[in-house]
Parts: sequence; structure tokens; C-alpha cells
Amino acid sequence: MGGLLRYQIEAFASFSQAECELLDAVVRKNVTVARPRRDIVREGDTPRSVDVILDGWACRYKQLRDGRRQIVAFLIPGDVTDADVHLLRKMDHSIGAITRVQYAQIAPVDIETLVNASPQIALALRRHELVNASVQREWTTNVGQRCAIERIAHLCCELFVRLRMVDLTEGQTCDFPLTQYDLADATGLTSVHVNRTLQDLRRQNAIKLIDKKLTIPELDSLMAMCAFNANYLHYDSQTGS
Amino acid sequence: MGGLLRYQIEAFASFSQAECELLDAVVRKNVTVARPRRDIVREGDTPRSVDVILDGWACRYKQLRDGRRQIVAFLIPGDVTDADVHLLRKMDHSIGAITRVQYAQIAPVDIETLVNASPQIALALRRHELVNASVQREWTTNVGQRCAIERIAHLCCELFVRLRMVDLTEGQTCDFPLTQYDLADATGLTSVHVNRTLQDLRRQNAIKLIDKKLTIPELDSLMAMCAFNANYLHYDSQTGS
DNA sequence: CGTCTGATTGAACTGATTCAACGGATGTGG
DNA sequence: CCACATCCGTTGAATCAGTTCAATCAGACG
Repeated sequence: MGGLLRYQIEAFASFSQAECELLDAVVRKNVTVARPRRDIVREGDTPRSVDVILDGWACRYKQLRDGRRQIVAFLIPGDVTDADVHLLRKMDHSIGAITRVQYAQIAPVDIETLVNASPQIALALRRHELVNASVQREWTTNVGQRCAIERIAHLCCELFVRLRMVDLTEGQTCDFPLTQYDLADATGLTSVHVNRTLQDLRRQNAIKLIDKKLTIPELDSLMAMCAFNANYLHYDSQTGS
Repeated sequence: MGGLLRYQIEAFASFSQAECELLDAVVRKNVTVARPRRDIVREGDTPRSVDVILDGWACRYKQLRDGRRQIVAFLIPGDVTDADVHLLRKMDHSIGAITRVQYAQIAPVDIETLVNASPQIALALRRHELVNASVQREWTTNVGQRCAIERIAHLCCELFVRLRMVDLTEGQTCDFPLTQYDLADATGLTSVHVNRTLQDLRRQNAIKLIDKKLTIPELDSLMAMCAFNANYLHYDSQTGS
């Protein structure tokens, strides 16, 4: 934990001491807290800042008129909301806090400063966005092609692996503050069926999920169960230039 | 039709004569043709060029081990594959031709030249990518939340509207070279059910689909049927700076 | 012609939904 | 501190949207 945390984007380029400090300085400028289950940004809003999640979980979601909700991404510590959203006039989705969320609001101007000051930071931000796009494609595939148990297993694998990247796992365990409603909205299932599917996964000893903590006794076999292929997270584009 | 076509990205910033010519020059450098149903890029490949679709339809898709396939996006004339893919080591999905596809391969170096030479082109490319990301979120929502008839109606609306943006519609009609298998893979349904759902849409007079031509007699009512909200295509971020 | 791809149909089946109810935990206001 | 409401997880039973399997048909193509 350098300054406030290990940023997700550090995984996508190697930063010098000076770059880390620059990043920290910009992040520290304006740190905010959102209470659990509150919206951070709403669909239709004019984007004003780029947000970096420092602590807690949030999600991007889209809501249909009749109330149906699709969670299209989870944001965990270190995640950056699109570095250029302000190039579009209106948000096409909302961002909501799952837990209490501490996040930094960065003005577009400051992003520009960062990007101009450091090609490495610019590179890392671009890669982070490309990975976000890749993750979104995988999610489309997840809800489009996989059955219930595969969808949930896949989501567990993804979140565990992403949390591990930012050092937020302990052995085979990580935080997992999602309700079964959240899981339902993320996987395109009903909460009733999520409940039954989780029981199934537990019965198979594939996961433990107690008290908002997820444990995956054998990650490899959970991955095998849902044909999880980590390529889409693009680890291999790390730190090397 | 300026040079080879009206580029999709022209919708996202206004270009001077000089900028259009610059764009044309880079595009003309290396134009290739892919036969129908052939892959243009394969998952696992090292990205070597940015492609601009000049003519025909293509799709991005992901294939699972057991053969299940999810189409995650359709590419129509004017579309640009991610301008920075080369920042990642390996493609996480494939791009396949649906029809015969004419496309330009642009070397990363030439993209850099373009971007450096013209802030407007850079802006347009960034916006195009942000819109692609938005469309991907909408697709996740489409397969996650909507029923069969809504999914297909929504897809028809999206494609019609996007084609209209690049002047590829004639009145209420546009090309629609997709097979029912393609539609199935894009919507997460089986081709059998796509067939029945299309019949249903035709019976309701919501669409005509004959000979690879789609006609939407009343776009408004088709949009109403699936709660289509065009915001996610971000028209409003057009041409104005 | 035969072969192949894509569209169509029928009938049986099933994964997931819907509806409804219940219990435990947590929080809140009087 | 009790009474009440709310959120979240759980269960059962009936239902249904979409799948599966299998067969047929039309058009395109060498």
C-alpha cells in the first residue's frame, strides 16, 4: 500500500516513485464517501469527474423503465471509471455503491495533467479501459451463453482474481459483499434461482459463502466448472512497457 | 460519400477538408477484402493493425470450448476496431466477416500520426470507443434482462439506427444480412426460437424481413415494444466539439 | 443432379421463473 | 425496551419461456 492504496492501473505499467507521488497527489485532492446502496452517478447526469474507487465495492448498472435492473460491472478498489467520460454529454448508466465506498473525484483537467506528465500513466489508463471493454464482452458472453451455475461460478472466479490483483485476498478468501439480489441482477437470473444455485455450489464444495466472505477451496476446479479463461483480464499486458 | 465512404467517426466530431483527406490517405494505404464467413482476426492473435470497415458486415464474437458462440457486437461500414488494441498482447475475441467485407488495415504508427496531426480525429476516435463501450453494456442488458421478442426487436432497432447514421438506410428499409443462427448467437437464444420469435414479430407487423432486407414500418412502435432508448448511442455528442 | 446451408415445423422436455410464505437479523421510532 | 418495519435468505409448488431433438423443405451452387 503506497499512498492510499495500490491502484488497479499499476498493474498495467510500471511507475516511478515520482509517478506514484503524482498520482497520489491528484487522488488526495478530493476524496469522497458514499453510503452503502446510494448512487454515486446517475444515468442522465453530465459527467463531471473521473472517479477512482479507493475502498469498498460499487457497480455500474442500467435500469429499464419497468424496474428491471442489469448490473453491467462491479467496481472494486483501484478501479477507475472511464478516463474520458466527459467527452460524452450524458451518462448512459448509473454507478451505485454496494458497500460504503471511499472514492476520489478527479477533474478532467487533472487527468489531462497526469496524462501529459507521464506516458506511463497514460498507457496504464488506456490499458485499464481496454481491459474494462474486454470484461464487458465477457459479461455479455456470460449471460448469453452460460447456464446459471456457470454464470455464478464465473463471476466468483472473476471477482476473486481481480481482487487478488490488488492484494485484497487472503489465501482462498476474499470479501464478497453482494446480496443474492445483486448476484441476480448481475447474472440475469432471479434471486430465487441464485439462492438455489448457490446452495448447489456449496453442496459441491465449490465455494463457501458465509458472512459476506467468499472462500474458493480449489480455484482451479471452480474455473474448470465454468471454463474460466483468464485471458480476457489481460494480465500479460502488465508492467512490461 | 467523400472518399471511400462516410466514416462512422465523422459523426463524433466535425472534420475539415484537410482532415478528411488525411483520413482518406491513411485508409487507402492498405485496403483488404475478407470473404463471407471468414475470420478477419482470431482470438489469441497479436493485434497488428486497427481496422476500419469500409463495406459489408462483420461481428466480434467469443467462442467457448464446447462450441457455444456469443456474438458481442456487429461491425458495420464506418466502424473502427479499437484504436489501441495493440496495447494489449493478445486478442480476447475474434472478428469474423458476415458478408464480404472490405476493410482498411491501419498500422498503429499511422493512427498515431493521425491523432497527433488532428485533435478532432483523436476526439472522434475516443468518442467512438466510448460509444462502443456503451453499446456493449446495452448488449449485456439486452441478453440479461429482456425476453426473446424484446431482444430481437432491440437489436433490429439498434442496427437500423446505426445504419441510418451512416446513410445506409432507404426509407424504412436497410440491409440485414444476418442468418437466424447469427441472431441466435447475438441474443443468447437458439435459432429455433429466433425463428419463432421472428414469425411473431412479422405477424404483429412490427418488422418485414425478406431477402436479407429489413423493413420497419413504424420504428417508434418497434422501439416502444422493447423500450428502446437511443441515448446509449450518444448521438448528442455529435459534430459539436 | 446431389450437396449444403438456412428456414421452418412439431412435440416433448427442462431450466428458470413466478408467486407466496416464512424466519432471522437489523434497525427505528415511540 | 418493546413494537413494527424492512431487508435478506430460504423453501415449496405451479407454471412457462425457451430448449432440444428430429424431420422436412426451399434455394443456391458446383
